[in-house]
Amino acid sequence: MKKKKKISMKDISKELGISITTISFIINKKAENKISKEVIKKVEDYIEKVGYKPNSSAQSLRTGKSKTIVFMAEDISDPFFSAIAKQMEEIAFNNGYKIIYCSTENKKERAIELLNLFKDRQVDAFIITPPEGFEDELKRLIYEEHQMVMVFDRYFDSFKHNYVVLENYKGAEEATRSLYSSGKRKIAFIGIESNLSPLVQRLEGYKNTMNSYQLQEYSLLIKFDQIKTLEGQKAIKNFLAQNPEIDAILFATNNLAISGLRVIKSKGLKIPEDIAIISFDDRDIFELFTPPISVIAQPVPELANELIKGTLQLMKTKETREVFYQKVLKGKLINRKSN
Amino acid sequence: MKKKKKISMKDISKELGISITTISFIINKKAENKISKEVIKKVEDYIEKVGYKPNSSAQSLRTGKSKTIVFMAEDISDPFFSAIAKQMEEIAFNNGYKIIYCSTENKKERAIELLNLFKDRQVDAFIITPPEGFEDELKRLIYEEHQMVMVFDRYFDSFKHNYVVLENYKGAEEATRSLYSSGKRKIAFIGIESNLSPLVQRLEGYKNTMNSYQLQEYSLLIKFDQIKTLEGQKAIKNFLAQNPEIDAILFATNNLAISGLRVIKSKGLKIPEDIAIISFDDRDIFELFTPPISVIAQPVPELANELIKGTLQLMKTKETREVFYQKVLKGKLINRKSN
DNA sequence: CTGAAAGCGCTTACAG
DNA sequence: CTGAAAGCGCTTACAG
Repeated sequence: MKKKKKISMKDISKELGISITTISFIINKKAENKISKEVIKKVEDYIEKVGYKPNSSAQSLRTGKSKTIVFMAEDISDPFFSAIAKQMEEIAFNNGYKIIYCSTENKKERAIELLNLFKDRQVDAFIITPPEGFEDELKRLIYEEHQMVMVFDRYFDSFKHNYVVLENYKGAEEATRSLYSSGKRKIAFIGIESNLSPLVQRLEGYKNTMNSYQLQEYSLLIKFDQIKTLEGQKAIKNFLAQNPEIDAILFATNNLAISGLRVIKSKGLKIPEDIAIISFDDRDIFELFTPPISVIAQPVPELANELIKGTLQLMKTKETREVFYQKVLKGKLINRKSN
Repeated sequence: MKKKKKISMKDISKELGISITTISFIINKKAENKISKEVIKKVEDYIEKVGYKPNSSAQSLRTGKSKTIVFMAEDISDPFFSAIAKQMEEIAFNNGYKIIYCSTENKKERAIELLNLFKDRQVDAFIITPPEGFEDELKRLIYEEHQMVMVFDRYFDSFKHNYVVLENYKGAEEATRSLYSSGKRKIAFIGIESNLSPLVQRLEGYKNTMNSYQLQEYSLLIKFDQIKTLEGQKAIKNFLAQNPEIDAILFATNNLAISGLRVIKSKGLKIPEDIAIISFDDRDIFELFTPPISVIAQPVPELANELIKGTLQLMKTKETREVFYQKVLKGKLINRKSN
């Protein structure tokens, strides 16, 4: 097998005696009724035969489009985000796009830094999970720098933008009701100190439901960077110690639930007899836990699909500032053995 | 805030009255003793001030380098691979590289397909987790297409190549010994039907250790695509039923262990009294399991580091075919409560 | 120590 | 229906 030199349009042009222009038109499907059937066939066959692929750098340079999308996740190694990423990658690739991933760790500073790094490389679109306090930056990015951005998992009310998110309020409502119908009355909510939409909506959903039952609320809000730490666990432990009557907990995120589960395990509490549990977000860990934990699962395939299809679609409709893509998907309560 | 048009070298050249050549040299640190200090400073200050970033498409087109690395993982949504990916991404980015991810699902056909898609786009290097039967393709990629490739997690003996892998034999040996020293004598190995190096080495490590103790071997090898399925669980269940004396199991991968754990749980076996467990690869699920499962953990940060640093380094030493980067890192036995 | 100029491989307005 | 030519923003061999 000989090493084949990379072939260019010029080579094809020479070989076939057809101008580069014509070849370019054919490749980019701009042939339409401009070019004769025979020429099209001739060129396409030849391209197929030699396996020609256009040089994407040259295309980018010429068109100003890089066929690149940046996915700024909260944490790309988190099972939720990596599952989303995997599904998007495939669809994106089939549409000729590549995706670059990065993680904000939910830190505003890091997100800004990342943004600056990417802004000047040619990026066609951003899919962003904005961290706390990123509202103004996001607004600028969209309305002043005129970047194509799709917001994921959370959104802001103060300005219009594209997003795809979960129906968080309803999810929390459904979970709380489910706990109630299991006979629990001292239902607690353990969430995160945050203004991010999913977090406030989950809390709201819980609160309003408790209110409708005229039941007392118990809620604990943990700082974001304490979720996975011993401090976080301590906070949960204290909360439980101070409110020993609590007989059910709705956890606002899976990481929160994992910390909570550690505490509950160490206290020797029985699930669901002593304390019933429902958590947002599914993970294989919940299914394997003893007993299996009930969850509000996010529809990962649908989410990924909307996200990438949506941004692909928006990029096609170019500068039409009026087109907004806003999707709110339903979560699914999966009843296992913990509630 | 006004929208600033993207600035190019020509703009800088005009503004400063310095030729593009000089500016290019300065930006690419090829200034050295060719350009006067003052000019360098003047240019650098200006670049800093206006926040100029070179157009990477133009650079790619000109140099033939895309500053892109493809990471072909077995499954990028698997916690092990996504953790590796996250760490590599950061280092790569700081070195001016972007990484494109994809998943082979351990299927040869898919890997070939992926490779063809990438080959003609300019990619500077591949980091590949080769699936079963990919040996010839890999060899061709390296020796005939002269691509820069770093192999991860597994390697082949039949030709020389760069790789970073775990010391699998030693890990299996250590795990088996540990099970033995807990008093277990009917120690089983549950692995995967595969010629991939880690899988055969783990089996070897187990076998030889058992042999050195003059103990009977019990091994079950499951088909790769059955690992996470009910068939896989059924195979394990049968294996255990046919060999009721088994009092310990070494699982060759975490997914295998998860399937095994389901079976053990459903059979009501007590860990470690009835049956002791050690699994390869750590996952948070093992720590939270009841009881916490002991594992041979892979050193993820070191692995990611070697992987990306290694390929960065190899790319610098360019065409020097003699340079091989081969690293074998030690796993760590973490004793929890299952052995 | 510095610069003019060619050229990487495309796309696209323009001309015929 | 088809083609010649400009130009995207760089890098680098060459000349001075």
